[in-house]
Amino acid sequence: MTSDPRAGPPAARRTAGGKLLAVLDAFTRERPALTLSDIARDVGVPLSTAHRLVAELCAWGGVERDEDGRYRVGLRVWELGALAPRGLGLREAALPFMEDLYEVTHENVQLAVRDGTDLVFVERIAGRSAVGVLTRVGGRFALPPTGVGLVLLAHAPLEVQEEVLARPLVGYTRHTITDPGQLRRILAEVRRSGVAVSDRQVTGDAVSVAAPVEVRGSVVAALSIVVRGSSPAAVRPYIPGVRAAARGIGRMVALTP
Amino acid sequence: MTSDPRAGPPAARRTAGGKLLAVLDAFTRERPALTLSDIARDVGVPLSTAHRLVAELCAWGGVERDEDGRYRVGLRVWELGALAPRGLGLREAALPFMEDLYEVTHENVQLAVRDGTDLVFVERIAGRSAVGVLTRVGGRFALPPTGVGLVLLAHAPLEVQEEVLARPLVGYTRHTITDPGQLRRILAEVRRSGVAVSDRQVTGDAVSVAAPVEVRGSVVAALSIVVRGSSPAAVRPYIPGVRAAARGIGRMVALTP
DNA sequence: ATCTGTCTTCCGTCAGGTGGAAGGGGTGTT
DNA sequence: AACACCCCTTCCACCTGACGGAAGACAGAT
Repeated sequence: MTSDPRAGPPAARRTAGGKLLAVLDAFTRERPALTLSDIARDVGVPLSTAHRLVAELCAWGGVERDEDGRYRVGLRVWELGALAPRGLGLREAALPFMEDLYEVTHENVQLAVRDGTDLVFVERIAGRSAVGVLTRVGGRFALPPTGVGLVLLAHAPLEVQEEVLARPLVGYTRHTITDPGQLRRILAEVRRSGVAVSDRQVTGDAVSVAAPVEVRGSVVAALSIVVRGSSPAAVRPYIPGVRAAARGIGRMVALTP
Repeated sequence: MTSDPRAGPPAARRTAGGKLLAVLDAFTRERPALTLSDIARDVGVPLSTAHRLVAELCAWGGVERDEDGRYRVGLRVWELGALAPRGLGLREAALPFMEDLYEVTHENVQLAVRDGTDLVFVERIAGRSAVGVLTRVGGRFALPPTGVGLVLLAHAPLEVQEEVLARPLVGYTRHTITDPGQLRRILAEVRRSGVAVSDRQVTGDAVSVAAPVEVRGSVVAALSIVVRGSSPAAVRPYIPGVRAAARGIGRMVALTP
């Protein structure tokens, strides 16, 4: 969906442990179930090596075999993931605030964190009546075109900002900002105002507004609401609510280290 | 909290990959943030080896360093865990049904799967007014004393049942069943009736009723509702709702492979 | 200033990772 | 029936890359 810092020639890592991790990397949202041969090809190792690696992961619980003999990510990984402070930990602190926001608006409410030059969605509450969004929990996306992404990018280390600005900006709709200079000005405005608005930059019928979740002065996540609309005015009524909820989440996270 | 098949002497695994996985195992619900020295001690390797292992995991995203220099489970693990069919996949299918059940009852609604001789909680909806439960999403627990556990155990392979029955049954309250013969009779009754009731077996003031989530004839999870009470009658009104929701989840899971 | 804990880097040795080859089982084709 | 194909599993001799002791940097406490 977007750039991946781990991308590169298969089996670029020649260490034993690296290959084990590369096996896990072979599983994606698009291909969540793989045969041993699939894995061997993806990782770039002979079948016998792949077999040994997978057997080791299987014994540990990192992968499981389904009834068809294909491998899938195992429960052990999910269980460990529940310990990730930026994953389930953040989600547990945020969910009550997100539910409050959803109760009031019945629109999409999203929480995301930054990982490198991508964002990762940590939680999403989507009503049936709300406008369709193409994101899923655990999914990655580019930073610049989304509300949450603009907030996360605006408060990212300078090197990250420069890296994103140096690369060509992908256009999703005719409203997507693809000029680095304009993006620079918007990021400055996001820092000044404390909120980011993304007007139809991902899909032609959705506008979002996002606010930073701050813990002890640093931005750890971003909260947004996505509504159907065709101008920044569509989200104006929601700005105070999103800001307040984002502040609440930050305060809650600070309490649970 | 309960037995762990992976338990054993530290660094029982002498392979390179095994140690890498052992590093991840060092993180638990009780100790989610570790120093390098902690990890080296837990895994049973010299500091220099631990340093190399952790550096590899860190580069991959499996662990992250917080501002104090301690290590925590990284976002990448959580992201991968989102691909686990028995983790987030199951949770996404189940959440709407769980929310419906919660709307109607405003009691604790829990979803769990079996892993070996333990159960793992996949999702929980807990209202502020509901009776307190000591479980968390991603947490493990013993099978016999809980409603979900009884369902999962009743439909587990015979070898698993025998293994659990052969071990001494831990008593949490004076209502906890600790006699293997009685547990055997209860499991037969659970299979016959399609529901399991746990009467104050974990805490002295809570009763739960659970039903199996079946996909193509095999039980993949269990759904339960936990209410304050002092006899099986406390949950009787909820039995039809729990059964219906569990069936709905099974049907939904079958649609999304 | 010293001590005690932390982490980081280096490099010679040798354990254990590697992958080719051989074999087994299932399913679809001639 | 025999064949072709794809999938997986096991074995073992070579040799690569994992190992860990040692030395040192760094920070905070006494």
